[in-house]
Amino acid sequence: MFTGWSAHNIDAKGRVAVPARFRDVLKQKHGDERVVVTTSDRCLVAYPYEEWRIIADKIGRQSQVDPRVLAFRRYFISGATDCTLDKQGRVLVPPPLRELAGLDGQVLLVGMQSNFELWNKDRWYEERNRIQENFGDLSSFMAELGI
Amino acid sequence: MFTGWSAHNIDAKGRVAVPARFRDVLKQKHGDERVVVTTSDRCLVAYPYEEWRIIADKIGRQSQVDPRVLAFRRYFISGATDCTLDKQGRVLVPPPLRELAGLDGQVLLVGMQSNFELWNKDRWYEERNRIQENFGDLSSFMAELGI
DNA sequence: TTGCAAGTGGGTAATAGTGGGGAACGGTGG
DNA sequence: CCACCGTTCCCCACTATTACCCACTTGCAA
Repeated sequence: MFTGWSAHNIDAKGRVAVPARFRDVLKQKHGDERVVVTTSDRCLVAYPYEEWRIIADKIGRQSQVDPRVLAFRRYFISGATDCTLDKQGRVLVPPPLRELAGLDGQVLLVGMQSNFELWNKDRWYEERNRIQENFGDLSSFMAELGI
Repeated sequence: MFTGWSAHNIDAKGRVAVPARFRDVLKQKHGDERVVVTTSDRCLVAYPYEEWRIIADKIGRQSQVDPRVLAFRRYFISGATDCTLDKQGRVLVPPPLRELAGLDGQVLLVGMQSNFELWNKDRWYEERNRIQENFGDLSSFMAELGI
C-alpha cells in the first residue's frame, strides 16, 4: 500500500525522487521498479506495472468504435508512459505530462493505496480545500461503508 | 481507551512524546507501539496500527475511479504515515503533516477513545470555543442518543 | 534523601534526496 | 550514410534527514 505524502524537488532534467517507502512497496510487492505514469484530472498517476496491465487489458478488450471507449482511451490511456526508475530511485517525467500537471519546483508524491499521484503543490492544497468544503457528502458516504 | 489531554513540546527534529498512559494502551491492548498518523480537518489523528488497517482495508477495496472514493482517499488516507515510537516513546511527525496541522512549540495530545489527536494549542482552544457556541444543537443530539 | 519513571535534548552513523558531468542512444537533416 | 543535436541514463559527490543512542532534568513516591 502506498500511503503518506512527501514533497520533493523536480530537477532541471525533469526527474523526481520516489520516496524510499514507495520504492519498497514496488520491490517487495511487485518485484520490480517499473511504473506507468498517466494523466488524471489535475495530477499524474503512477501505477506499478502490473496494476496498470490489468486496467489496460480491460480497456483493450473493449470496442474500437464506441465513442465512450474512445473518449476514455484518449483521456486516460493515451498519456500512459513507461517510467522505470533510475539507479537513484527517480522517475523521469516526460515533458508533455510534466506540463499538463504543472509540475515544477516542489512536487508532492501522494500515496493512494494501490497507486500514487504526482501533484503540483498549489493544486494539491486547492484540491484538499475543495474536498473539505464538500465534506458533508463524504461523511454520509463513509457512514454507508461503516466508517 | 485513550482519554485526557497532555501538552508536550515538539522538538527541533519534529518529535513529540506520547504520554505514558497512551503508550500503555498501545502495548496492553494492541501488543505493539506502532501508530499510523494521518490528517484530519484541523489536526492530526494517530491510530493504533490495527485500527488503521481496518479502515484502510475497507477503502482499499473500493473503486479506483468513483470520485467520492478518490476524494476520501486524498483527504484522509493519503496522508497516513507509519510512525513507530522510538525508544523514548516519541513519534517523529513528518514535515508535511507537521506543517499542515501547524505543530510547533506546544502540542496537545488529546485522547479520543479509540485513537488520539495531535493539536496546535491555539487551534485546540478555537475548536473548543466553536463547539461551546453550538452547544445547544449538540445537547439535543446527545438527548436523542439517550444521554 | 534516594530511586524510579517520564519527558527533553543532542551527538552520530546510516540512509535518503539533490544536482551535475559525461557516455550512450535515437531522431533529423544534409 | 553520416554528422549533428537533444534527450536519456548512469555514475559520482554532496547535503539533508532519520534512526538509534546516551545523558540530563524534573517530579513524584518510598
